[in-house]
Formats: sequence, C-alpha cells, structure tokens
Amino acid sequence: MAKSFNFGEAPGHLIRRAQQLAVAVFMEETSAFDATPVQFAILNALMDDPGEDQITLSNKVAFDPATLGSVVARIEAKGWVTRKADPGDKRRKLLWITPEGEKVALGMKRAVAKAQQRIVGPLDAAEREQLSNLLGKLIAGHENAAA
Amino acid sequence: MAKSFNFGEAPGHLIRRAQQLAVAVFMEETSAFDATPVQFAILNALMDDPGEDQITLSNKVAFDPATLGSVVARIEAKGWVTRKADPGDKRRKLLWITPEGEKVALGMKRAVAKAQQRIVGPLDAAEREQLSNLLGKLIAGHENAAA
DNA sequence: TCCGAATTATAAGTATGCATACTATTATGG
DNA sequence: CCATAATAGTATGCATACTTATAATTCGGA
Repeated sequence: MAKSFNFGEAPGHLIRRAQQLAVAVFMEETSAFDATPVQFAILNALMDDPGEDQITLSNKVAFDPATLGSVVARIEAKGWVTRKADPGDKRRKLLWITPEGEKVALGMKRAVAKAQQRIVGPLDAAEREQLSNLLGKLIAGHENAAA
Repeated sequence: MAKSFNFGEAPGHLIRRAQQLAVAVFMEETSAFDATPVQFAILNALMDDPGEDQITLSNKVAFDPATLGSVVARIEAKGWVTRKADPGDKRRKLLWITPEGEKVALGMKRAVAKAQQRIVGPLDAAEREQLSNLLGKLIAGHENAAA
C-alpha cells in the first residue's frame, strides 16, 4: 500500500485530463481562426443575446466576472465586440458583437462542432449520452448545493 | 433555430464546468493548507517515486514540462522539494520531497480524499463508477490516437 | 430623502497551462 | 571521432481563472 494518495484514478484528475484534451482538440480544429474556446463561447453567446451586460453574460457561460472582463478586453481589441455604457445604469457596460465578430463566430461553427465530436470520439453514441448526462447531473448537483 | 452554436450542452463546456467545480471543491477542502491541486499532485507523486527527473514526472502527472518547472520552482521556494543535478546526466535535475513537503502531503491526504468524494457527491455509487470509466476511456482513446 | 448596502466593473496578485525559442548536454551516425 | 540530432530544462509570452480590493453607481429602507 503506497502512502501517497492515488491521484491518477481520482475523479478530479480524470476531469482535469479530459479538460486538457478537450482544449487541445478545440485548438487544433480551430487553428485557422484566431480565437480560443473561451473567446468563441463569448462571441457565440452574444449572437444569441446582443447587448447583454458582463455579469449576466458571465453567469450564462460560467466565467468569473474578472476573467470575463479580461477576455472581453482582448476580443474588443480584435474588433469583435464593442462595449457601450448602459444609459439607464451607468455601472453597466453592455456588450455587442460586431459584424466582424459575427463573421468569425459563424465561420468557426463548423470547426467547433467537429471539435466537440472529436472530443467524445473514443466513445460510442450511448456512452456519449451517458457522459453528458453524468456531467450534467454533477454540475447541477453542485449548483444547487451552492445556492 | 438559433444561429449560434449550442455551447451549453457541448461536451467541452460540460467538461470545463466540471473541472471548475472540482478545483473549487479541492481548494475549499484543503484551504487549511497552502497547496494547490497541482502542487499536491507533485508532492504526492514524489512520495511514490523520489529522485525522479522533471520530464518523467511531467508525463506521469500529465503536466506540460514548462508548467511543471514553474510549479516546482514555487514548491521549492516553500521548502517542500529540492532539485539536485543528476551526476550521470547533467541535463537532468532530480526532484526530492523534503520532510516538510512529505508532512504537508500526508496531512492533506484526508482532505483530498474528502474533496474527491465531494466532487462526485451528486452521483450515486454506480454513476461514479460509470463516470470514471467513461472519462478513463475518453482519455485512453485520445492518448492512443496521439501516439 | 438621505445614507448604508448591494451591484457592476476594473485592478492587482497568484497560479496554472501551452507554444516557442534558447541553452546545455548527451547520444548517434557516418 | 566529430558534426548533428535529440533531450532536459529554462525563459518568455499569451490566455485563462479565481481572490481580494477598490471605485463608481444605484437602490432600498428608515
């Protein structure tokens, strides 16, 4: 019996590894574009809900507000989004995707879909469904616990 | 039909969320100690294999060598590991856990075990088993594909 | 209506995480 | 045996990611 903790099989380690390869696959499939997974997620969300404030957006895509701010600053510098103060509440800055940003996001759609397929590539259809359900349940359970 | 990609249910997004939760739970359970998950993983691995070089270690715990170097630098500064040049191969630096480092790692074991339990808390025993198997298969599939 | 609490955003600090480039050293093929 | 390839590690730059602190603003209740 080793005195160390068996980290290799721990769920935390498996999840970290999975995240590692998911990002790697995403970057590989979308290498032709100049956007990261996080940046794409933001552009994507802003297509559905233009003019959203950063806090609402950070909840939707599950990013820390501080993190979201710096990410948005980067894609703003690229000209993909614009930040405009909310006239009704000057604390808020509303985010709008630009035509260029929309073009990038739409162009990436196919590559992103392929990346998602590749991520779960080693699993068959039933297993993919299982994994999604299990992760969904895991996340939902923690969200409720935190509330 | 929204023109955006449905990111919220994509496996990549679910995996990222799960990783987020896992780290948060880990940090919560081990808040009494001054070590991150990554730092613990290294200390833990070095208890099993003292005197290992950084590249071998980086493969074992699945860290980028550059990342490992900076992490090791931090825990070396804390006095938990020491780096010694390999007399047989002067390119290598062998890592040794110090008594203080071992004390920290052993002290954290219980908290880490509890964190791992809490991470999969929302799932029942059968589901935990399923999730581990699915993630294991996912990771193994990508490792083989990369080889 | 006025003041303290809550909200939104940013800044600063720490810690991953990966790609690339560079140094030092070792191994190898001709 | 030497030129060159391969390996180990470090350094640097970019991109998350979270915590805490702070500033600006808004809001709710006395």
